[in-house]
Amino acid sequence: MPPATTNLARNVLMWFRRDLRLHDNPALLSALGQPDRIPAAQHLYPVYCLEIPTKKKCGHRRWIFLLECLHDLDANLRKLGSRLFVVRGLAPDVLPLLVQHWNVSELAVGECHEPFAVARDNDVAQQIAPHGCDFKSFPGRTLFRPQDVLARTGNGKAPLTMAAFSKIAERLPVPTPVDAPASLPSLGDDAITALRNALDPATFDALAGPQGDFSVPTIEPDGTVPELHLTTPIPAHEQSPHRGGETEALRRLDAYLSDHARVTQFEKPKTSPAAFYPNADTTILSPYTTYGALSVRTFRAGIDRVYRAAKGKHSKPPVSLLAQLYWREFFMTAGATTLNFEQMRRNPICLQTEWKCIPGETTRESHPDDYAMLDAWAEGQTGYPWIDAIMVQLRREGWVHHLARHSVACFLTRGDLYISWERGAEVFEDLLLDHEWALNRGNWMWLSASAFFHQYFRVYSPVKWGQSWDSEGVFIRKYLPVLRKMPKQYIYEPWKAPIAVQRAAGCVVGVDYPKRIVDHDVVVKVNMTKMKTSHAAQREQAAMENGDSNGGRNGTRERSGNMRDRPL
DNA sequence: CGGAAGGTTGCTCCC
DNA sequence: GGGGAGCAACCTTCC
Repeated sequence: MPPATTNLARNVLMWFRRDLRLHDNPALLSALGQPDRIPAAQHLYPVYCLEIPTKKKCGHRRWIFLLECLHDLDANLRKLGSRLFVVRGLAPDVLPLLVQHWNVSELAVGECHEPFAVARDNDVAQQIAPHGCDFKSFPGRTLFRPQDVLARTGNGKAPLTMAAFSKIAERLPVPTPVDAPASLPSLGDDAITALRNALDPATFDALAGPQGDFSVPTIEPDGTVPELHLTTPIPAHEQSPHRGGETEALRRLDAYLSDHARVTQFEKPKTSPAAFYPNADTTILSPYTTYGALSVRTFRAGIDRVYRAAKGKHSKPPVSLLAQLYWREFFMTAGATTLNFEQMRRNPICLQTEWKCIPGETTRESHPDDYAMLDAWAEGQTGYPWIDAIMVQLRREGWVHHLARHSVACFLTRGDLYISWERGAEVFEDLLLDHEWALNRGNWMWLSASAFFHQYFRVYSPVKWGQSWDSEGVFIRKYLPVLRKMPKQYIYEPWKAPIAVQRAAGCVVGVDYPKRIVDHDVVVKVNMTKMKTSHAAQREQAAMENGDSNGGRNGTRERSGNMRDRPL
C-alpha cells in the first residue's frame, strides 16, 4: 500500500496529454521538487487517459501513432524504474478516482490552450479540489503562451499576419528546454492493488483494460488494435512509414539538424509537395510535436544552435525553418483567443459565404449530390490525378506536404467544389497524424480564403501546380498505380489522352480511373464570382452596422462588440 | 482617420 | 526556361 499518508505527503500524478516525452517536460520534472525549497515527491504516478470510444474523429493510423508514442513513453519511464498507467476513461471521470485512492496531492500537467481543453482542465481541477489535490500546469506545449502574445498586440486580438506575429515573437524571451530526469520518484509499491481494493470490480476492469494492469493497448503486427475495435488489417505496403514515439522523434530531429546547410537555407515555398518519405524536403517532425513526443522548445534550441554555428547567416520568417514553429504558435494563439474558431458561423474573423455541405445546415439526405462530391474528394476519386494522389498519400501515410494540403484544400473549397472548409477539416482531423485543432482549422480558413489569407483570385490549378513540381508524374505514379504507365504528357490530365493511349497504358478514364468530377476551368470562374459576391455582401452588412461611417472598411460583420474578448 | 504597403507558396502571357 | 507584368482586387498592418 502507499503508506497511510498524511496530508503532508507529496504524491504527484503526472497527467500526460500532448507531452508524451521525458525530455523538456517541466510538469514531469516538477515531481523531483527543488533543492532546499520543495521536497521530491514520495510517489509519482504517470498517467495517460485513453478516452474510448469518444475519439470518433481519430482514424486508424492516428490511433496507431498515438499508441506507439505511449508504448515508447512507457518504455522510457520503465528505464527509470517507473511506468505509464493507461487509464481507460474520460479525464474528469477517472482522475478524481485516482487522486482519491492514490492519495495524490498534486496533479501536474503540460498546459493546453484550446478552449475545449481549458474547459476540461477547469473541470478536472474542480473535481480533484475536494480531495485536497492541487492542479498545477506547466509550460512546454508551445514556445509562447497565447496570453503573452496577446498582451503585446495593442488591441487584445491575435495577430492575423505572420509579420505582425513575428514582430511580437522576436521580443518574447526564448524558452530554455529542461533536461530529461535522470531518475524518478518511485511508484507506490502496489498502486494497482490499491485501486483494485478501493473500486468495485466492474469499474476497476473498465479502467485497467483487458490485461488488468493499465498497460498500453497492443498493436498487432497486421495493424489491428482489438481493444479499440480497429479490426481491419492494414497491408504492410499501406501502413504509415511514420513510427510514433519520443525515441524516433529525437532520432529524426538529430538527423535533420545534422545537415546545417539544409537548416540554414530552408525556405518553405521552395520545398516540394511532390517529394515523399524518406526523401521529403521537409522535416516531417509535425506528428511528433503534435503529440509532444518532440518538444518544440527542444526543436527550437536545435535550430538556434545550427543558426549560431552559421554565424547568423540563415533564412528568415516567414519562410525559414524557425518560422515553421512560429506558424504553429501563430495559429495556436489565434485558436486560443478567437470565438468559434473551428466554424464559419459566429466566427468573427471568418468570411461568410454559401458553401455546400455546411455542418448543421445541410445533410446527406437533403443534398446527396453535394455530399457525393465531398466523398469523391475525401476518397481520392475526383478524376484529377494530382489531387487524388495526395489524398491517397494522406489516407495511407497520415502526412502530406504542406503545399499538397494547399492544393487539395483549395480544390475542395474556393477552387473547385465550393464545399465548406469545415468538412475538409473534419476529414483532415480523421487522417492527419499531425492533427492540431488550431492549425487545422486555421489553415482551412487560410486556404479557403476565409481568414488570414484573402486573395481568393489566386487559385491553385489541380493540373498546373503539381506539374510545375513534378513534370514526370513520379508522385502520381507512386500513389495511383493505375496511372503508372500513362505517358507524362497526359499523367495530370488523363482524359485528354487518346483512347488508344489510355488502352495501351491500361487505364481507361471512366473505367479504370474516374472521370473528372468538375471542369476546373469552368467552375473556377463561377466560384470566384461567389467569393466576390460574398465579400460585397459582407461589406454592405458592415456598413449598415457601422452607420455607413467607414464605408465598410475592416468589414466588422460579427467583429464588432467584444466577441473576441473572451477569457483564456 | 486615411491611405499606402504588404501579404509564406497563382496563372497566363510575353519576352 | 526564367523573369516580369497584368490579371481583378481581397484584407491587415502601419504610418
